[in-house]
Amino acid sequence: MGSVGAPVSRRRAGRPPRGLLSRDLITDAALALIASQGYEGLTMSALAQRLRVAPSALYNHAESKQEVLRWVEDEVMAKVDFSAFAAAPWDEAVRAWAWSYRGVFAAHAPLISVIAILPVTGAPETLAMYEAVTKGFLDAGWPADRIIPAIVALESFIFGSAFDVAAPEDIFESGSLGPDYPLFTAAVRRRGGSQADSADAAFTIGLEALITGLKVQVAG
Amino acid sequence: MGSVGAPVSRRRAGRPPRGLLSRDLITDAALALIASQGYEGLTMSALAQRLRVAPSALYNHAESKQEVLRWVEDEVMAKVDFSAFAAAPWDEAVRAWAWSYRGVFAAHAPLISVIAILPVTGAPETLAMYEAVTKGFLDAGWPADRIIPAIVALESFIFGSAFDVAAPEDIFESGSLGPDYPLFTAAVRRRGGSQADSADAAFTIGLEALITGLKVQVAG
DNA sequence: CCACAAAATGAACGTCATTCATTTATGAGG
DNA sequence: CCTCATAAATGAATGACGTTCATTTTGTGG
Repeated sequence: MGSVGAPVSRRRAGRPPRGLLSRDLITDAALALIASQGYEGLTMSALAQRLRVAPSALYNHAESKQEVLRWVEDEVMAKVDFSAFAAAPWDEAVRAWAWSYRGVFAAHAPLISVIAILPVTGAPETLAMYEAVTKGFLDAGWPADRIIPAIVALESFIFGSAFDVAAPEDIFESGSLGPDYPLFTAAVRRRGGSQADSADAAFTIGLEALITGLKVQVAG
Repeated sequence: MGSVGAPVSRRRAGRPPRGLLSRDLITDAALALIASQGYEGLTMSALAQRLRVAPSALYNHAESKQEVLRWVEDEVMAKVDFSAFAAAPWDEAVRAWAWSYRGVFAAHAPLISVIAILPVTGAPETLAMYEAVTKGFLDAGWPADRIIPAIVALESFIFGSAFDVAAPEDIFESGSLGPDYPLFTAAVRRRGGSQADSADAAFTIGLEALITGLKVQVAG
């Protein structure tokens, strides 16, 4: 009881017999930390603690926290399933890919604003996805010069929709101001179900509209 | 030359004869700071300095930096032009509103992830916009239960596209890995013009597709 | 075997948001 | 006119966080 706490068997300074850190170990620990504590919990100290290491040790392997985040992004991006582009028809493949994409980033919203403007240079997982998607568009008869803009448009919608998944239940409650905005308030009431249902409904509507509209454009 | 610097006529402690701060003064200073230094430049110290005040003085008026950010959001949201919904036909109004919306938030990307999940309660500017947009949809013959999901879908696309505006020129350069992803690399080359042009092209394609697709849905 | 690079510790630092004791002015009520 | 609670400022302090650096220890290539 009077214990000062288990001394945590502190390591003394100096290079350890076998390396304690690596890019993979750090990335895995970061993902585990994010899963349990969210992105606010991802601090260099917390990361070090989980790895049983002093914070400064991380800087022998990563340039900065930014770099750790880039590793995480790679890892996250690899979770997006684009396999449907290999076999399924275009619209079905777009649908499957978009749902997977949105699902992955709904759990990693803080990455969106970074990923959305991050060059793909040196991100093989991301490039592999784009290659497969491009091939799917080409196979469906899309003219080469329209493919990238169409992908960008779809991604924009997907990123925006991923935010929506995390929105609170009452995001559209106008509260005491309600009576001043009767049409909007009434429209909100017409939309039943949970927030998850609402987000799914909006995503379905938007995605199907995009698919339809893009088809029309490419046929025209 | 040997000057220690103009002593900046420091104010002595104690309540000043006339108030130096207010919600409006703080909000305006924050917007000016963002305009000149970007969002990284928006620190409580910088804000205080611009207002010729000690940082702690801000806390007599704002609960936290978060609250200052909420004031900024209100102000930014008010810049979105939704006037077309009062007169123009539905598709034209959606187009005008969406372009304005994207333009405003392209300059305030760091707000997007916050605004996207911020309840509208107590944000009159935002509510006024939703009311006008809802009315536009109703006047165009939209069924009440489909309006909110459609607006959410459009907003998701707009938010995602706003990020894209700030993306660097070389965002799709695959670099030395290029040969491994030939179809994608070729497609990227087909898309000429500046980044601004590319972002505009993708936004046009996506927005027109959404408008077309939504029209089809509501007609069906 | 030796010199040098790699990888750890622990003690700093600078920046930020935020809190608090203190000081001074305002304005409402007697 | 006085009083006193309250509003609004200063300036010092705090604690979190990312990051740097001197130091120590170990592994490794010549």
